[in-house]
Amino acid sequence: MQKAAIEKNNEAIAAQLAPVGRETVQDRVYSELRRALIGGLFEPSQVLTIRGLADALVTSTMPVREALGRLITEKALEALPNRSVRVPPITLDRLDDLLRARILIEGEAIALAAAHMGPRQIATIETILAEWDEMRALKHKKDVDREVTLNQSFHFEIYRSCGSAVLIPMIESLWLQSGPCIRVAIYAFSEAGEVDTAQYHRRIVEALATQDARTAREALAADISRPFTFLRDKLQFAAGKDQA
Amino acid sequence: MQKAAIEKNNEAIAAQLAPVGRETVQDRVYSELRRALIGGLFEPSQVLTIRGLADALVTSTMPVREALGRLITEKALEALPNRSVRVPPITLDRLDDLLRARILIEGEAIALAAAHMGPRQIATIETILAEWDEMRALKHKKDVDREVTLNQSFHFEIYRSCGSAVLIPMIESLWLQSGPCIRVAIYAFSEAGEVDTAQYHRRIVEALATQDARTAREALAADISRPFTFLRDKLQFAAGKDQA
DNA sequence: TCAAAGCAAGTGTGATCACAAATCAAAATC
DNA sequence: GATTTTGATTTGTGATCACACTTGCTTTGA
Repeated sequence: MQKAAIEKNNEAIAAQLAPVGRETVQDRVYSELRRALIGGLFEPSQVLTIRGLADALVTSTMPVREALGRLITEKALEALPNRSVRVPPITLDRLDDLLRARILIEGEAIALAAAHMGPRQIATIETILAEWDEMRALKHKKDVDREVTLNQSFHFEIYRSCGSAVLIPMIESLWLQSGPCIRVAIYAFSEAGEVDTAQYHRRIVEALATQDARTAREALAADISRPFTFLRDKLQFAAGKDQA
Repeated sequence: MQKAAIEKNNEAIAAQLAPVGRETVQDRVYSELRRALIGGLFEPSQVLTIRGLADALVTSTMPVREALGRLITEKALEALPNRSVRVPPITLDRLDDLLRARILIEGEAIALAAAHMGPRQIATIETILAEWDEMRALKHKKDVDREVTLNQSFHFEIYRSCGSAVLIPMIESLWLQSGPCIRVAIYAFSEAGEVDTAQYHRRIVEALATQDARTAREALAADISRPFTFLRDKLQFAAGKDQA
């Protein structure tokens, strides 16, 4: 058999086959916990145990403990002096801190993205916007999970275009940290008959389409701020009621 | 025995004793690797093995693998598809990316710190400056390790005053990522008979003392940029020579 | 009746082992 | 002599176990 022929055959096969990848159990656990955190499936202050999660995810403790360790270093979870780990609780200071950091970094990312996005990328985020409208039109009952997912897709599709391998992981870390808080806000939004989020997103798309970095940054800041200020007022009200 | 008397005795003991703490092996390994990384003890592109590090640190593989996992999530190390881990290599793009992120985030931190720092904090960083001068005056041969340490103390003493529990870990992550690069630059600086770093630091202190956030931010940007642009030129020159 | 001591279940940490994949070098093949 | 194959060694991953610490409850003692 000639080696050239074999080589050619291999290439032909390679073109057909998708790389199967070799995701470890640990990676799956990590992704799953991230998803749960960003989606707000865990409540702030909730304590997580290694064996409990291992049972829930049907694996041994090994991958879970490593995944928890990773989440702790990116401040998505918090290690108590007892050595137990919990979802960080919400405080007013932390809320302000997170918001400021998100506006700073995601603002920079979108400003960079404004210069890098082509018609191709704009079309992609417009698709997400259309999906959102569709969802809102069809079903009267709120699908918070889907809202969270679409919102995430919208934002990260933009951030991916910023071309910075350093900023994106930081933004992911910030979402991980604000996830548990935001979920509370989104629920409250839905109940309060929220102003349409799509409106804010449309302003962002318009700015990006015209490569107007400054306007995009401002529109994004407004979009991000909404749930935070909402939650902030709610907490402040609750605190005031406690005092009385 | 009256419980009041016992209580009082306990308090007396507590006042004398320092809390012993309960640092895990994993934490020590993690800190040690961080120190090595920020200090630039590992070279870019260097591959690290779990068993190798475990032997060097005289522990089992368990704490090392968890520490490595944590460092990978904060992008201080890189997981290859082979499942081996290495120190991320230097590229021009990555250098620019890191510099931009550092100016953005550390700039914000120092601007916040400018408003928060009292005479107490100013005095602390002036002490560090004095130590620097002393070191430069006394010894002619360069002590790069000490330079790195003092530089780190100076910057983080400032950042600690910014009052943001969100920004500081991000800055630490950025230092972790740029550590292996910077070391190379500092060495080169020392050989090239560098312009005195203390000069840049003094400008920062002056701005902070007068609570001039804008000037502090600019002075910091200049300080941070130096090693990066230096390294950038060096790399570009090397790349040009490769082509020829 | 109440607080302190004691006990038992649960939890995180580290060590060790088994296994699969990768790597490198020597040997076999053309 | 160059390339492929084979085999031994190394490496990361996951499971399991032993141990120490915490926690919550029961029991004991005043």
